[in-house]
Amino acid sequence: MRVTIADVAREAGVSKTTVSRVLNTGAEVDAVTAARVREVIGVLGYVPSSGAVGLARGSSRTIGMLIPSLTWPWVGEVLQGVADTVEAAGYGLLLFTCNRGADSVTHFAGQVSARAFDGLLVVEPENTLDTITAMHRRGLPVVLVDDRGHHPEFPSVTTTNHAGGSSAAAHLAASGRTRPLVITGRRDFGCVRDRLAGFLDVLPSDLVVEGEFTEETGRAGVERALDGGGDFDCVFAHNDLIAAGALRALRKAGRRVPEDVAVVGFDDIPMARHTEPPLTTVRQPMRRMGETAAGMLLAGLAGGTIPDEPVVLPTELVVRRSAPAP
Amino acid sequence: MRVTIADVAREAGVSKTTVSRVLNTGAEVDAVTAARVREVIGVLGYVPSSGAVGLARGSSRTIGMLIPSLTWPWVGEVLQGVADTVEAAGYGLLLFTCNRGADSVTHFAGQVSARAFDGLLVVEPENTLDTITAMHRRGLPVVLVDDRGHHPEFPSVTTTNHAGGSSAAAHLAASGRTRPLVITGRRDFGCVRDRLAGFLDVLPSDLVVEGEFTEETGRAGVERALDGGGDFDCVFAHNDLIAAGALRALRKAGRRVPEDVAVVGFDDIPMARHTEPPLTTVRQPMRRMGETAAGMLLAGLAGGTIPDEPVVLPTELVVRRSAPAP
DNA sequence: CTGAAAGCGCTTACAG
DNA sequence: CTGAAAGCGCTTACAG
Repeated sequence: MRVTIADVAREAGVSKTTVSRVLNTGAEVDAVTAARVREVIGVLGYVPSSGAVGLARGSSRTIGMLIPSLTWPWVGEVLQGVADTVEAAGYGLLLFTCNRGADSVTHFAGQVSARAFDGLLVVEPENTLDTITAMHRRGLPVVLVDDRGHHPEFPSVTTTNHAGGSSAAAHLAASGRTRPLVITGRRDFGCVRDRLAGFLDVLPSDLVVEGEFTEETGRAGVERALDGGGDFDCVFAHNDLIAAGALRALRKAGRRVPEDVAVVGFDDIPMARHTEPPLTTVRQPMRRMGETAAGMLLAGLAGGTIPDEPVVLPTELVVRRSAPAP
Repeated sequence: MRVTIADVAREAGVSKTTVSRVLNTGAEVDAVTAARVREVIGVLGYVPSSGAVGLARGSSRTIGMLIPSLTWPWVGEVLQGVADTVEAAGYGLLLFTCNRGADSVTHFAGQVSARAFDGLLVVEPENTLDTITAMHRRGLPVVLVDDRGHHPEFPSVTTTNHAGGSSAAAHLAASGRTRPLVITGRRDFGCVRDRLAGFLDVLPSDLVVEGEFTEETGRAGVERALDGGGDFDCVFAHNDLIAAGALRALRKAGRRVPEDVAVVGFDDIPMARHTEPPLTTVRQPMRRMGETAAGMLLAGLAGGTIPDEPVVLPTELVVRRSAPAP
């Protein structure tokens, strides 16, 4: 049988109120009494039922996290950062996906209405932004991880995409490259616009092609540029998957990397060190983004204020063989 | 203000009992009354509080999942399979890690005692096996994903590791390879012993080295074999990270893959298609493992019986350039 | 077919 | 410093 607060109270010869106080505030309880209660709690192995506590207190000590897909190459790091932070605060972490489309969203919305969690972390919302905005307006605390520049009305954490683009350009320029091919993700993402602007500020280019954040885009981008007689001595890919596709297409075309063409990616996903040659890339601190976002949300739940301005974490150029140091 | 079952009852002119019945069993309620109640529920946008339901019913409609680390390359797939299945059943998914060591385990154990979830999915428990065994004995339903051959006392889902090893050997043998170097993971993992036995059954070898499931092991394994004058024409790596390290070491030593040495890995993590050359590997159906384990647990919670024997999913050889078809 | 009442296991004014 | 009682929002015998 489950041991309840009533068992502890009886055993310790006090009221449930007193047990509860020892458990929570700790204040206003006689030291001796408190010690006895704690003793009994230990002996009985009593742990308060989270369901009951939640009901009585009106909060669940759980935060929700919504991630469109769990199989993106960098979600593991974000998730780990979030999990560590949430866990250290004694909170639970409830995970949601949009993988099953409308059904997923319905399920998710239901859990929100059911008050299954106190606050929400969202990674790159795309189709769900409206839903989430509505929830936020009804009072659900929300923090975004990488808003993709949609600049919605809630707090978020992003990275220095502009500076990241510039650092890629500066690195390439320093090693004497002058004619870049730039392959971007979808232009309606703020991060894409920022990375591009940052790059072009330092190293102008008239070879800019737009695509998706996929390997196929990288492959096609390079092939088309070569077919068009494109004259480029380096590639700035807007993420590492694009860069991997570019590497492949270059090898197939007989262009040596980095001798003929240097390549720089963005993200530093685990794969980046396994391409041939290993990828020079602009690293985004995914784990720290997760930690930071979770920390902000927890601070907000604890009654603190969450910063209105996006929190911006620094990117960092990681130099590997695809674009070596000058 | 939150709308409760009392609001619905009042508005519909019935008792809370009736509303509850409409919501749950649906039985024993007059069709007209039920329709009216449903109407009111819709208008008011009523959703039962999961906390209250859980308390009253003694279950949380949530399952827990414990993963030592979220950054392993294949956890994304497993997690996605679990999330989809759990979500489709209307359950919540509570995520736990052992990343913070003893603190994590304490936090986790607390949530178990607090009845925060009804059943538990565990991925490759290592240090926590004792804790989990104890919980299971106290009545917590548990299903393991990949028990690493520890053959504990609870249900689990694994893959055909033995057959997978054999398929790698058969493939290499068919393309005329006769002198394999085998680089394994830790021998105390059941999956390692199975993969090795399966391989050796088909293609004997006296060049077997043991290591960890890391790239470094692959690199060191190849280097040492070469230094020792080892005469091998193929490598069977016990996972893809080891294989990636082996590829690197081979390239550095000037051995061509696959001309001089063919390489086969295990797992088929996303990286496998990005190595140079892309990796031939024995694929484990990670997503299906997650789906299957979640399905078993949910079936158990629904009152069904969970199979005692491990559920074994088939591996599949994926042929890429590191070990092409004969 | 329907409802009053007890109960799930806590917390929190309120009173002393 | 301590406790009796109400309340959180549901479900579920029990009685009709």
